[in-house]
Amino acid sequence: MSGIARYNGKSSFKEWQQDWQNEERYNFRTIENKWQKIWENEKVYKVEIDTNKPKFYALVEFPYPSGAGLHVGHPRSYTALDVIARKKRMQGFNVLYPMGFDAFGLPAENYAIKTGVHPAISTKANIENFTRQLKSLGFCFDWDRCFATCDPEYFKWTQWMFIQFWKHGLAYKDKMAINWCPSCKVGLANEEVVNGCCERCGAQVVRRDKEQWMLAITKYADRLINDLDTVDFIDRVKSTQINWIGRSEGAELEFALTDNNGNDLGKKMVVYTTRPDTTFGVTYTVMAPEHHFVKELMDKYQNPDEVQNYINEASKKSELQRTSDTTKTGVELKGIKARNPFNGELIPVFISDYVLTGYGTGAIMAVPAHDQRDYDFAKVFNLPIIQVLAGGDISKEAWEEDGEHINSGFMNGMDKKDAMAAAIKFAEEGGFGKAKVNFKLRDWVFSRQRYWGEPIPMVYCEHCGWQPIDESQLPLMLPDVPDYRPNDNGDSPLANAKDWVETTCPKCGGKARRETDVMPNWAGSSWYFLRYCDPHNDKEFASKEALKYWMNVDWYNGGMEHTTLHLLYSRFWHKFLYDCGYVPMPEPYQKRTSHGMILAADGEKMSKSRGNVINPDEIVENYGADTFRLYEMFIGPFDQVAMWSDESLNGVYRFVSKIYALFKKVYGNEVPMSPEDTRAMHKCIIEVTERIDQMKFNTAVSSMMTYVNYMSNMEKIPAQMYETLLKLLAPFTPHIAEEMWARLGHSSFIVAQDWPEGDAKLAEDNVVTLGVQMNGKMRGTITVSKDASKEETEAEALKLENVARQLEGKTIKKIIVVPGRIVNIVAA
RNA sequence: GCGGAUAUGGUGAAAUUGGCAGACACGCCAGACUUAGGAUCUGGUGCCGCAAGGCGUAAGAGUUCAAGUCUCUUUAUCCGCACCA
Repeated sequence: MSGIARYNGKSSFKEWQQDWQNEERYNFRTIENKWQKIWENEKVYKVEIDTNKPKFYALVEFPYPSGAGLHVGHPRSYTALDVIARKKRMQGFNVLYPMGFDAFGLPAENYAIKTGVHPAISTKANIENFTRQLKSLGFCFDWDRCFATCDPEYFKWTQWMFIQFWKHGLAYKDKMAINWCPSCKVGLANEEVVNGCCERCGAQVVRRDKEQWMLAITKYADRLINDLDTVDFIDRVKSTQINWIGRSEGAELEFALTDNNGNDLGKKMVVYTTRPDTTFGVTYTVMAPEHHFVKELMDKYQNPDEVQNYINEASKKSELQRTSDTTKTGVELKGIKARNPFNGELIPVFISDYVLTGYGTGAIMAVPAHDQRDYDFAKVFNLPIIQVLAGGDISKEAWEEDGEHINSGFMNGMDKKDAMAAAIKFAEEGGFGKAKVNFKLRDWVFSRQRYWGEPIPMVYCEHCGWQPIDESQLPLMLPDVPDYRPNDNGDSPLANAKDWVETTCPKCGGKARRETDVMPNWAGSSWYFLRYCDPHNDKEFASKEALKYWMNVDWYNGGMEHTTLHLLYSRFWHKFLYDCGYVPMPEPYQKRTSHGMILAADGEKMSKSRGNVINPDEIVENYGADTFRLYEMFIGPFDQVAMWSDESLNGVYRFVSKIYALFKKVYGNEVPMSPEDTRAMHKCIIEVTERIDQMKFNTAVSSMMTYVNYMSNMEKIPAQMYETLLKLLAPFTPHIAEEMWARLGHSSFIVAQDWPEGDAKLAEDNVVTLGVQMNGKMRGTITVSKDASKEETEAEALKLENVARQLEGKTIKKIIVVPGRIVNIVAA
């Protein structure tokens, strides 16, 4: 290690020592700049595979490099895992803690539309700014592994993986309604639709059918639920994912469609129900207005105009309008009927927008007696209501609880469980139904009518249909376009790049057109954690060896807002790669935790428009990175929202200054440590160690404050006590810890030191103070030896003046002594 | 409506899981000191009360020698999802 840098340019420790001995105040700027340079030059945090050490992979969600720069929220997560990573390192683990950039996305493109600056250029500048900011905070990232998802060397593999999805039949094209802004003439991502309006111009968003690439995440729905049992995710995340996937068990039943006289029309309407046992209570059926039968049977209706009108109205409504208005509307398809397969009765068929096209089969059997929505609809249209489950009062509302089956033929008298089984058996034997599991989760819409994303590596050939480009042609680069706006047809800006679009079919060599939509920005983040394992590999996305050594991610911290997006997508993506044999484990993340947001001092979200944004650069400039990091750990419980407070920040600054000031009182180990000193030290070691593991960072910091307060009251501090403090602080405030470590004369890095071992025995006091209660009320305290007998303790308690006074005129019934905890005298 | 959280001093919060409520910090009060700084140091600080004492963990009930912690009921706030058949 170069002594010169370490000694602030002086050639020896002695000379340097003279400098700081005259120094009055804690100069964080000098200290932090110095160590950041040394760490970078000496690549202190670079990691390589080392099979002699246990590995630990800590991961935080990489940021989107926005023009606004780092937000104070980012460092909350980054510092937390930096603390964990640094501690693990000191505990002997080979720690991978990487950072990169999720760099494809809309803001850069919107900026390009406004200014004409190519997204690649603005993105590069933003990444440089983010990198500078992240480095100024002293995280122990291995910067040699840094990449951005828009790097061709990276997105080459994102495209390659898409082709694998296609080859396995998991990527397919389907016609889907997209959000379309008629004013901007652009397809919007769901994230860009705010309250049914375009985020940029405020115009009402409408639905427009467009062919979309889809990824078949629903094929993995069951595994995405079941495998949650094999990982250590916080409960909130697990239950949110389970809810989102929305598994339900039920049955599909066929209702034959007939004319008014019961003559079969040759079409069987399939409905999905979770309660096949209530089929005797079905009094009508409903199809979504978009159901393909509705159009196909148009010539059979007596009221085709009314039907067509309703379809038109429904299509005009946005998703939001359709779901926010729960009053029931609909139109009967007059002229056709449906036959209840259980009792053969003919019942009316309606269309209504309360039936959703995307869930189940897009058609339902209505049981108004036992489903409030069906009940409401039946009331509007004056339809019969037949009760099949005993209970409730169906003249007032639907009975949605369970009850004995009535009016249900062979199911009469059965409970829900038996009737469900009987109904499904009946349907299966009759050949008109089967048990069926359904999910709320839909397949993943994977195309965006956008420019700044990974081009989808597919071409369309008249003869061969959709074909992937040859893998040797990857990466498929984005073409330059004159204008980043989409064209009038709702095509991506790529459609304007004629030379790029027109190509040849990789299969037959004939004329073909490239896909002009790009991937969503969730694509690149679906596998970035794999790339960190082997980021410069140009033969594979990562070598088997690297994946085998580093995966899984041992601890992944990120925002709750990604639970049903990135976190779910990447689990699916990873499982697919696992099925193909490309990654060694079925789940990517062993442990998932989540941090709370940081709000502005006014309790509001920080935003430019409110003018309450705290800029990390200013905090680092005025207080230093160590204070900033420590403050974010001290601000409150890690998993809860916290409010920014300049006063508290100042308090933490005082604490860091105190650590600096204590140094003057540090003597060698010739100063003896009293048992009390030893106790204070070991108590702190134990508490800090435990609390970091539990992410109780705020109380870990409290422990260190208590320990520092203890040392503040000492005349002379033995070196060991102070060194221990520095080691415990090193994960939180690495710069000052490293500096003071060096000033103590050490020539090694503090991160290379062993994490201190706490000794529970030495941390224990040999006398304990017990509370003494009378009838449960505190009356005083006694101090007894750690292993005082019950009798001694009782006697000591009864000696208390306060107790004697309270005891007057009363007799003792019993005395409860809980050793080390409390004495309670029960008297009356 | 469904699901998940949260509720403790003037403020942010602790509480080893049923055992001295308020650790640690901010703020405030009093004092000391100074090269007047973003100072620093010392002491105090849940509420009522001169005191003895009483009252205190959103509200109400319960279990217990003992409840912030367990059980039931209610209220408020926040975050998801939301006509999912």
